[in-house]
Amino acid sequence: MSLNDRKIQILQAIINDYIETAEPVGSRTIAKKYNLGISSATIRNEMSDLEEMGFIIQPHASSGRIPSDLGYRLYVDHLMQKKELSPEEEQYLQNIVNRNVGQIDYLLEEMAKALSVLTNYTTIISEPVSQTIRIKQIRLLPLDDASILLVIATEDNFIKNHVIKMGSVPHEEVILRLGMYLNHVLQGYTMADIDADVVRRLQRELAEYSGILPHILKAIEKTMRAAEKVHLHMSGTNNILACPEFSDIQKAKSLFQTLEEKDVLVTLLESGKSDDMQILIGSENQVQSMKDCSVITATYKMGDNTRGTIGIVGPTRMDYSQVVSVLNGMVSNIEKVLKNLADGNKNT
Amino acid sequence: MSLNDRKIQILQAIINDYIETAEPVGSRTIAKKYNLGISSATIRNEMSDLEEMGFIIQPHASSGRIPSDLGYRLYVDHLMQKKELSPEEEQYLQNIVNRNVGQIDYLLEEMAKALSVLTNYTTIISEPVSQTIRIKQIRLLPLDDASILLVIATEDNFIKNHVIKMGSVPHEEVILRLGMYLNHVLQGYTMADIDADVVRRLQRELAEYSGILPHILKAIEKTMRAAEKVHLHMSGTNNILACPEFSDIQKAKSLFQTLEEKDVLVTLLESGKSDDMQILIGSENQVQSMKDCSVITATYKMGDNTRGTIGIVGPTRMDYSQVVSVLNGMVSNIEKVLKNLADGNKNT
DNA sequence: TGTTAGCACTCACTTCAATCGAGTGCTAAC
DNA sequence: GTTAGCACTCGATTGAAGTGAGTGCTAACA
Repeated sequence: MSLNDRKIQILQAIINDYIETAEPVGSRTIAKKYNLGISSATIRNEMSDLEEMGFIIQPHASSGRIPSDLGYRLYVDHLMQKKELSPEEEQYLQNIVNRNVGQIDYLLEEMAKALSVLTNYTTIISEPVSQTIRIKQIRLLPLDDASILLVIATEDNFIKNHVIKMGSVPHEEVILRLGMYLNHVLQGYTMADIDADVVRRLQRELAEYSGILPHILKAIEKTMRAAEKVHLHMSGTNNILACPEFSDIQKAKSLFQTLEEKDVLVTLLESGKSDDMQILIGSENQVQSMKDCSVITATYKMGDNTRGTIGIVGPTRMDYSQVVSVLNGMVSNIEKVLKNLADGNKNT
Repeated sequence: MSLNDRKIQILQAIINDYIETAEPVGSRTIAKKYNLGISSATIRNEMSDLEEMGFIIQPHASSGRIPSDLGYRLYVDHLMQKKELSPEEEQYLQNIVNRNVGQIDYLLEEMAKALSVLTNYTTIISEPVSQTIRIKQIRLLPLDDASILLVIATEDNFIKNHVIKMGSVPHEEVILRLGMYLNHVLQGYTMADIDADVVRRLQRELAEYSGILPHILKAIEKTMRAAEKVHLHMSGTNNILACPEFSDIQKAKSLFQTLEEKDVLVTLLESGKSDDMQILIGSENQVQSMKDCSVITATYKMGDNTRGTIGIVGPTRMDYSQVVSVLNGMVSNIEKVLKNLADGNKNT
């Protein structure tokens, strides 16, 4: 039994129809709606074959067929035709992006909103994180008589601060000088580079500052670690409730529960980070409560080693080609803006 | 017809039972479960009165009664007895708070999670915002050959930065000197204080820097404006789906939609900002999709004029006394920690 | 006069059977 | 290999009957 052209046409018809109507598709529907030039009886025969091959499923005897995860996989890999964004959609995306230049967190927030509006699914965006966070500049500033401000600029132009509280603060001159020295030594370092050797060297060479140095080193570590944490922006969760597949409240609840677990989401997004775009269909996804969901992730880059991920979560019956095209549009838009941002203007 | 003791006892019984079971409460149930020493017939007569007075409602003839918003209001204002937190709950809150000291955004994130776990409702927390954001210190730092870093510390110890991108960057000396001057002039100012007069004065006195001054002033404004934006943390939205009152998916969806509108949430939280604690019951709340919800807000302070709000959103049939006690516990815990934070260590 | 027992009545909810109809699989004819 | 025809399946809908929690009213009681 081979997957001939006609079978493929029928499979495609089933998928298209099911994506549109969310109802099992019968042979007569296909015969009427899609002029394949064959009768419903013939289509029935082919459908029987397609079911045997695992591409479609009959939810119960005497019902129409719905695509299986395998069917969607075939569709996504070979059958799906690329959609172009409509000029309105393109315009909409650009407006969002341009209106929010400058503040990367608001930009991503708005992007997530836009994507959920355009796709009618749930959007999750992770803020860009550098694979290796490298110190570009370190400064110490006296803040008041009990605290010093540590400012670290990373090579991809993120700025992080930390207020270091201490009993008594040395003279301004001293703080600035110490800052300059640390800057001199640690420039270009990642957290991993600041190992015991480096610390010992600093302790030796900066013996005169032994009162405050430990505080400062600890603050540097804290700050660098915090920079590694991933921030997420999510939008359009309510769209889930519009999907008939989640009209069962228990199902919806457990999905919502999952969507509140940051770790799970981060893992999910990370899994797609190697490729430009990745599509996880139904049970290809390991998370139990998302077995009826597909997740499409796209990676956006910002400089050489800083990247974030956009994920669209919808039912397996999602409009894949629409989502893919919207995602493509968004990624190219955002990368354009981030290119500018990468040269300055980032705030975190 | 007066609201005598017996009527109040019956009303209280109805409310307690309804909060527990979510089912309309009948006279026989009350007679059996709460030994008021009167028969169901008498209770029926009293209930009829209570209904006439507007405290309870009969969803349909021949069903039990449920409390009206007015009934809940009476309960909340006069009948509700304060619950004490159990030692476990108290411990749980303290653990959360202590485990996350130092990073205010993570702290609030975890707090929101904890509150939604303890209450089984949805929690929204706004990050503390100063009523009047006052500049404590301004610094300019050369970052690289095309950008300067602006650092503003506000009087309540929040740190904000902004990378100012410009064609060519003056010499380090110049930047530092300019920074010192701005710091000298603008210390203690709010955004409102930096009016046209001040700007003109700066432009006159810093004429030699006319090439970069406008960039910097614009950056200061942007940064101060961004500091005013409210950040929200939300958790436990999935709890909504466990409430029988939202088993109607349409209702649930429209509530979820509302919960994604930041403006609405901010307004909601702001409305409670004047009081320590505020309870909005059902339609006392203006938002249409929240007419079946009650919102309890509590304000937490951090220093004299910096405050944030915690809001718990649940069905009008929420366990008010439980929520109030958990909120009280949380506020006192968080204020303790923020007191320390306010003296340093905040990162934004 | 307030309380209570008793009873008729209401109405949402459940159950069950009948019916409907979309869809299938199989067979026989083309 | 394709198709028309037909019996069959089974979820969904409809409607009638029954159930039960709950009410309001009345008359009797303390």
